Amino acid sequence: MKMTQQFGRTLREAPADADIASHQLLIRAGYIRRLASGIYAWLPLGQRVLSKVADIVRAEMDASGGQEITLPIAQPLELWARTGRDQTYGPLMFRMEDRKGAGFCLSPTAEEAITAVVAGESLSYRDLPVNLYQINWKYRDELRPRFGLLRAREFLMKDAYSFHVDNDDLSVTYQKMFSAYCRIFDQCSLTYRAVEAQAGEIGGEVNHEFMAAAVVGEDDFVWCRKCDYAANIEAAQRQSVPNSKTQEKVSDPEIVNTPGLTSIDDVAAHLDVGPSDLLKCIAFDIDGDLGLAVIPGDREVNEYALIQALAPRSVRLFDDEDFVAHPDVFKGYLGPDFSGASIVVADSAVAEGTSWITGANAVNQHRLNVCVGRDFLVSKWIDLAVAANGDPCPRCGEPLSVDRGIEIGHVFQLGTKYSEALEANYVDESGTPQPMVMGCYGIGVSRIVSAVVEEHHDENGICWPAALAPYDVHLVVLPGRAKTPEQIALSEEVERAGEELYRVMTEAGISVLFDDRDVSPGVKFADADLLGMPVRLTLGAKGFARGVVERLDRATGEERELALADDILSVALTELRLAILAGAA
RNA sequence: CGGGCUGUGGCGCAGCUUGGUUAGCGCGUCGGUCUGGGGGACCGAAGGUCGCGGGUUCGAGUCCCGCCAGCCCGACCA
Repeated sequence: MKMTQQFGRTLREAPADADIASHQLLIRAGYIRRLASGIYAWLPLGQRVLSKVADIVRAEMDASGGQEITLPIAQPLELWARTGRDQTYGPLMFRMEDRKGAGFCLSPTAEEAITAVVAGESLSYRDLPVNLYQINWKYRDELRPRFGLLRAREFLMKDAYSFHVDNDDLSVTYQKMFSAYCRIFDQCSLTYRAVEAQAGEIGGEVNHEFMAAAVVGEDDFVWCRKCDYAANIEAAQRQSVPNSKTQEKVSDPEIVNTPGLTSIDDVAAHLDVGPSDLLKCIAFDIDGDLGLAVIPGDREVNEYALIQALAPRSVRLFDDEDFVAHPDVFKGYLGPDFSGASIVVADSAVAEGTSWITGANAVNQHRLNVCVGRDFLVSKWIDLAVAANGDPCPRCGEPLSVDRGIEIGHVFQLGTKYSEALEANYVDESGTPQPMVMGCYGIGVSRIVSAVVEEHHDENGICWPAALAPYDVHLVVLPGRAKTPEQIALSEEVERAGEELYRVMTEAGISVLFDDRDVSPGVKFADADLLGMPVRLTLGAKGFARGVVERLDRATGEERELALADDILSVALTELRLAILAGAA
């Protein structure tokens, strides 16, 4: 493609609302343009990248038993009402009405649609398993769209759904999808981890998120650099942390006045101790009863661990209304011995023989030297605290690190939730209808484009991995401007040689972005850096006179010269191709 | 949902406090001259419902009210 013909220009400055590198660079380089909050147009360069990601995904899905389909984006709300998700999705769904007033939504995901389609085919055990996928636009009216393509309201997603006779069969496909995902993200040159995710209300099922490590990510996950254990922060485990405060004898409890000090930090500062010397007591509503979650003051409660530990009871953090309804529960002065608590769940670090500072269950008072067994009882011990940087890895004991990540994929064993609601049954060997067992597998295709730029850029622009770059080579021709007849002749010769090189490379199957614009060298180089093709070839008057073209590796900055044959046409195409793409001297 | 900030040619901004003729600047765009290996210089030009609506005033980009849009922070860890 010649740049004189290409639509989309570069910007020297990014729009004020672009605040992360990938967002700024994709707009500055002319890959995308914003049309509305969280909604973007894909210009020619961006479209090529998006297509490349989609092609990689498609190839791996096809190779793993997937069959591509396309489901409607406009979906009847009636379908969503059958699973109740028209309610649970709530305002996250874009909704609309047809001329008769019937409700529709723009698909935020497609479990209902695919399950309805499969249900209509009257399948038997002989037809299963089936694995269907689509690469299609999804719509979520996010509370706060931000970070450009990372949290957009319109995004391209690959969603696959598999249907099985039982869980064992589902596991086979799940494993296939899992390894296909690894190959896809490897090809995208992303640094990622498959993390054990929170099981959620479905419970017990396997469930993995794929996280691309990135400081701008919106999710935390733990990652052991030693043994590679990785988990979503909510599902993360850790080895029990030994508590250094174990004492042989603990003094008697003692009341201290802490007027107006309702936070851990305030109390700790007032008493000149560390937050870890305090005990944090958090009130929960557990099936209508009051429950306390008890952890060291420097920790945070892992609500999901609590939910799992108390399942199937429902667990809900106390809100303002709850505190109004329980006037004897003093927010900020709760202690683990509160008489109104029917269940006390404590973190294992709150071990016997340790003493703590806690709320005294009285306004403006705390108590010193409170210890388990003597002063309060614990009804359930679990690992209740959210894992933190430096906690020992549950597998190898080495310190865990907490990293931020971008969720780029999620594989999930759904079970029969949707097949039962939408009566997606198969008939078994005995002719009896059974609900199909389902799995679903998502990849954020447009989000990957952004995640890749986050990982592969420098201060000058994007550095595309070869597999995703819109073009293999950025050809910069610098004919110069000259006065003397000799100089003019050389200049014209360089221009001709550039055209020739462009043609020859294209014929050799190399995709080339050819900067044939009449602009200064500085502009061409700056744009080449910004646009980020993996290889830049520079054909200038000086190099041409010496019979060379310069090759620059965008990512490494490595430069070398490639010899031009007297007649460019005579260069063996395969050799040229290798030399240009691989950088052979 | 709460708080804060912003809205002025395609992009980035100034002007608003203290109302006053023709609304400026940089980048970009178009024409020209020069320049030609890291966003070069100069000359000229086009391009604006100052977010929308109402109000105050002789007069509103500027003050007041309402609305819309966008951005940032927070949204129960006691």
